[in-house]
Amino acid sequence: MQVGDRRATLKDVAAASGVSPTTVSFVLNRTPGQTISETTRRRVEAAARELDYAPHGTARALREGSSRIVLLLVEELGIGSALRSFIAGMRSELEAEGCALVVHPVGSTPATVERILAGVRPRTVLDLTRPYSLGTEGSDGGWVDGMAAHSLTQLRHLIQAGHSRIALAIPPRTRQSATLEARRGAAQLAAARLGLETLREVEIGEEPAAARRAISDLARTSPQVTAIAGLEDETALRTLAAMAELDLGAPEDLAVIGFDESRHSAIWRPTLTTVRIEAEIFGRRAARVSLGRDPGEWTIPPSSIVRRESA
Amino acid sequence: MQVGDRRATLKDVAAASGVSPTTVSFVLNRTPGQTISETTRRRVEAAARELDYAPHGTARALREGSSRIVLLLVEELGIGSALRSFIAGMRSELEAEGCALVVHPVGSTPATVERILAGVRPRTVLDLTRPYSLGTEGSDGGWVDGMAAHSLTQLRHLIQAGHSRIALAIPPRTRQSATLEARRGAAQLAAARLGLETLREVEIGEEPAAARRAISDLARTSPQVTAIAGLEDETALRTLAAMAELDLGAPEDLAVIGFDESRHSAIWRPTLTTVRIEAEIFGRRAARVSLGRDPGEWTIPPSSIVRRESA
DNA sequence: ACGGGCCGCTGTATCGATTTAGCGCAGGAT
DNA sequence: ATCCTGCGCTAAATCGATACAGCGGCCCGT
Repeated sequence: MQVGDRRATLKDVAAASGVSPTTVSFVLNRTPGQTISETTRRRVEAAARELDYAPHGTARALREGSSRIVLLLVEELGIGSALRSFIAGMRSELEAEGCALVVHPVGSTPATVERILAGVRPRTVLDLTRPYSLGTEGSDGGWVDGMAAHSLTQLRHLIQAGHSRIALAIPPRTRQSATLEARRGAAQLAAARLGLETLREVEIGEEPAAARRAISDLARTSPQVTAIAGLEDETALRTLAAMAELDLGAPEDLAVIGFDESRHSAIWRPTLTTVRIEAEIFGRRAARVSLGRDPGEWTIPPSSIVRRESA
Repeated sequence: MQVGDRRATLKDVAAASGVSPTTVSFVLNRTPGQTISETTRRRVEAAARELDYAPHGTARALREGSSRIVLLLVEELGIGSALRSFIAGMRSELEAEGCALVVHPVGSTPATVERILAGVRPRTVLDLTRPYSLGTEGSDGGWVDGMAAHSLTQLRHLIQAGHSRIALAIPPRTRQSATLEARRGAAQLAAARLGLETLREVEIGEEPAAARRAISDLARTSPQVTAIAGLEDETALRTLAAMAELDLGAPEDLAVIGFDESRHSAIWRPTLTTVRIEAEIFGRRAARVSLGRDPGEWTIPPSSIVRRESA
């Protein structure tokens, strides 16, 4: 299985099959423009299998100029479900192309990211935490824009439930990212398209007291607002928490809807109505884009309302 | 700043400072056992700065046998606060040693991890998701055992509040990991040390109905139980949710305490009393262990009760 | 006066894979 | 008979950094 105590190299496979390393490389990579006899090919493949040969990623990366790693930088995991499916899609597409996906959560430290880049030399980096810039556009396979498209789904549900004055609950400025910023814009765009006036934005931060104040301000200054759309589930849940402390019920006093179903949405009291997004296709697209392939058709992936108590 | 359109290499620095690449390497790495004249050293350093030279991680990794990356595999992020501080500690310690930390959340796919290992060739891999094995012991800088130690803090709080019959809420078997399994054992150990009988374990899964059943079973078959300790905040919150649906209040009917403060614990209704753990020192230790350094003194990091409504 | 050792530095091999140039041979075209 | 082409394969260079052996020159001890 192994040569000495180390992993088998190309050279070992070459020695075992009685050809040169070059030939082994040609065989295993199916290098186009190279003709290899059937018998040789089989001998090499057998030897590679026998020795359990796996290409040495680092050596390859040195030669090729970059590793076959794609680095995905995210803020955090465990929040929404869409990111999970995005990652799953991206991963499976990348693996089919011989690449691996590394997901790294960033605590907003550019210097640290630099270090990782220097050490890994990824083929591509997809940074979902960066402010939305022209450079990134499209390179995320539609993640940012695609997520935003589902604001329509979210608002439409509220409208169908009879609401026409709607506020938008947004996370604190400290958590800004490409995804959130674009989604905020998209929510306003969706509102306009649905004939609503500009949504009043309510910042719901980590601090319970501040959140409470934001909600009571809203109730006082805009009593005609009957529903709140959260930019993400987390924000919607904080909204519900603040409302509960103000003795406001959902949906009676204010309907609340989340976005991008989180694990807590089902067990909160009241349970949170939200939007579930299957982002796998965006993940696949992002993978193809990052490898320079044709992204294929633009499709908005299925999104659906998870109907619960709060709206 | 750059040579051509590519990043400067050692050779470029050598050419710019009129010495050999070997010398440049000696200077920049402060290779022990090599004497370099002060003037040469300065010339080389100046050239390196001038050209904005940064070592090529891949080339180095090829030569050294592994990259200067340490890979930390976790289940998910955004759950507890201890993991965050653990990562911060590990990161800063590693960076001081010229290494970078990559944190990758695993969706339980060993084949995918294999791909990453082949592509990155990390110096070390620290897998917190793996079942606790002898091989891992200690390599986590005390993470697993250290976390477990705080079960004492948790149970002691309940005892001080007058409880003596305590149940342990555990996550579903599907989420088992080194951390959770060790913590479960440690909770029982802590119970024994505090003179409690073996804690009855209640599995609180993702499914609300099942969780409800588990709680009502507990109430029916062990009415003497007056408090529940959660193996993690997530589990404790699910417990509170199930209790609320059964019209059981915390702490009146059953006191509930969490473990490893999560972001939701403060905004749940009722707010969750829990244990906050500063795991940064474990992160530092884990970093040192993974680089083969002396881990230093074993210290139990500070943990404290975050006293809220539920217990 | 001669051997040994240290200083300050260089040349070269090496890590493992890929790529380019090219070699010997067979078969077909001219 | 000669030239050309394509097949099947190999030798050597390359990617960038590091490790090891070693080279001249100088100083020191005996």
